[in-house]
Amino acid sequence: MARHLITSAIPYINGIKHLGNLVGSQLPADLYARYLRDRGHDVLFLCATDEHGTPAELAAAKAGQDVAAYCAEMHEVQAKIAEGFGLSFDHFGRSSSEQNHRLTQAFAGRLADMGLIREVTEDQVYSNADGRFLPDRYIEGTCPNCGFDSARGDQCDNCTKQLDPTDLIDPRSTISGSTDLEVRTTKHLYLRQSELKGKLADWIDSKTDWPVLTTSIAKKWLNDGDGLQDRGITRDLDWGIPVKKGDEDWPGMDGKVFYVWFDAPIEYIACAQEWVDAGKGTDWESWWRTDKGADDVTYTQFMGKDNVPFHTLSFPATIMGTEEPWKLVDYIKSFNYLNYDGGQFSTSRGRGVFMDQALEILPADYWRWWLLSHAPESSDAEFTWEQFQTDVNKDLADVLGNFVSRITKFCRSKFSEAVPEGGSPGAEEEALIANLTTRIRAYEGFMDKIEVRKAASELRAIWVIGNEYLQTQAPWTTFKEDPEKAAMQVRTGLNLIRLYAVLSAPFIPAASKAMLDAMQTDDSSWPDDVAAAMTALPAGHAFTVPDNLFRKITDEEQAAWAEKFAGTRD
RNA sequence: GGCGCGGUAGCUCAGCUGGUUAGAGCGCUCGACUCAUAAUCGAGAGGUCGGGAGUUCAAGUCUCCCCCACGCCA
Repeated sequence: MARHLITSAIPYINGIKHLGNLVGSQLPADLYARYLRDRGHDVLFLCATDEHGTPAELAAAKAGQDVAAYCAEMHEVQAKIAEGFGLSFDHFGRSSSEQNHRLTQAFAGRLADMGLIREVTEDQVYSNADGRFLPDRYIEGTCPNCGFDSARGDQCDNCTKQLDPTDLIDPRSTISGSTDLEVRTTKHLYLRQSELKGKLADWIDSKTDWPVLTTSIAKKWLNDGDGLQDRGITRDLDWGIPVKKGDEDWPGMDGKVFYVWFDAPIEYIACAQEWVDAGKGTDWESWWRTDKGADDVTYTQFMGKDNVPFHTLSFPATIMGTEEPWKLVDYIKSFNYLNYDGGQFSTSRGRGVFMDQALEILPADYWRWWLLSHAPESSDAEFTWEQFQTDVNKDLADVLGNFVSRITKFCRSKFSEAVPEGGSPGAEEEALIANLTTRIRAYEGFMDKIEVRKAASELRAIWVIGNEYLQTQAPWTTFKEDPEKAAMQVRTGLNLIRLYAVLSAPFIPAASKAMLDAMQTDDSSWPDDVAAAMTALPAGHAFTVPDNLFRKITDEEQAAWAEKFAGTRD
């Protein structure tokens, strides 16, 4: 038994995420967490909402709510949806938690003590009407280069010229439209990441087993242009973690807060404290401090490729910079994007399927199976309704669901709703077990390496073996001349259902539970010994014929959904 | 413009350090079966591996150039 710490990139608080976000971090993280637990390991699986920053403030204002109240409410919404998808977090925390406040301030103080924080005085645009400093992208004006009248403060979307907010002609706030803007001088803290460049580079170079997607992005940021740049870690905002040096005030930093990218990853650690404080566990330090037991922990992070720079460089720099014994990540599994029907998912245009809508249409297992079996591991992947329909119908309804249906119903009609007695396994059953063993060991290998698509295809192949067995052994024919032998064949088939329930649980937990319930067993032990697993349900063991595990998606539904989710969410 | 990931059967994708007739699933055609959600199982057709040049006894797999898509950065 090993100890595994698993975190998923924490979703931003403003609104509900789409399926592309889900398959890029939370879902594969859950798959891995469930698998490791099923294999008997000690797992701590953490996720949280990322709550600070300007977008949260604006979303709250738009909803007419106080930002703290808005975040509290959205956190509950996201937590509920996560539960709906069966995401088995040990704790779903909040980056705005008291624990994260203290820890973030402590990290900043320690980094300052280590000489890794410097103060920078810079000019920023302040909007009198909005009463706030404006991030570059919230300022619009006329492009000095091409005359485009909606150029943003960071770049002109028309001529693509890189801009500085002060370059804009007639600048205005995109929040209020106000032109009452002025340039003000303000002071901020920068994390001197560049000081740690060598250490980071050595560390990345030592990770030879990481996905190329992860290391190539890290190396690019490390070596591109002038190399790794220092980054501002504070902002002039109200909503966030007040800038403090540990528990002391930070001179000159009154009224400022830490920038989200600094406090968000620290929430991974704070979340473990929240987990303890919520009474769900004990001793969070044994997961995070290598001097307090975490040296035997294997830490795996999951994220979309857009998050890789923060997890490979900024957060490790934060940790390394303290020279304190915090646990560093051991493996970073990153994902490309899932596209929607020839384009991108778009939150603003409501293009594609969002997590809440998905659950309204179909149970979580349909989505889990399809998304995981098409996880964007080697390149961007594509969601289309046609593909979704044919894959789900074939894999889940026809191959797995129908297998369960045919064997349970045959048994009920020829014998009873109990595992039939008689006959003994022969060469065919030996071959079946050998075949299963090979496949199951391969499946475990892919799961251990977090090769999600390959694991899914191996699991599907395992399901096919059951149909293949029934088809070649044909108990419906055997029954006519040798009922005892047919009984043995049916017993084999029924045991396959339990085996499939166990193996499939990480992908489709609800269906897995339905299979175990139907077989009336709590025995979900992993089939280390396949031959033994095939006798888990003895002759005479009662079961029930379950409802069909999966229904099929009709052509009409497929067409209607494609239409409905093409764009513009209300 | 720079960088990154890709471009392999109609579709979605595997193909590790170069080595016999290039693979899987779906779709399609044919056959078998009839227990089952008109489900299942088997067989078959289908690809000059984006284009070109090169290295090599041998290249989808290495080198160079070009084209296309997507993404990131400037």
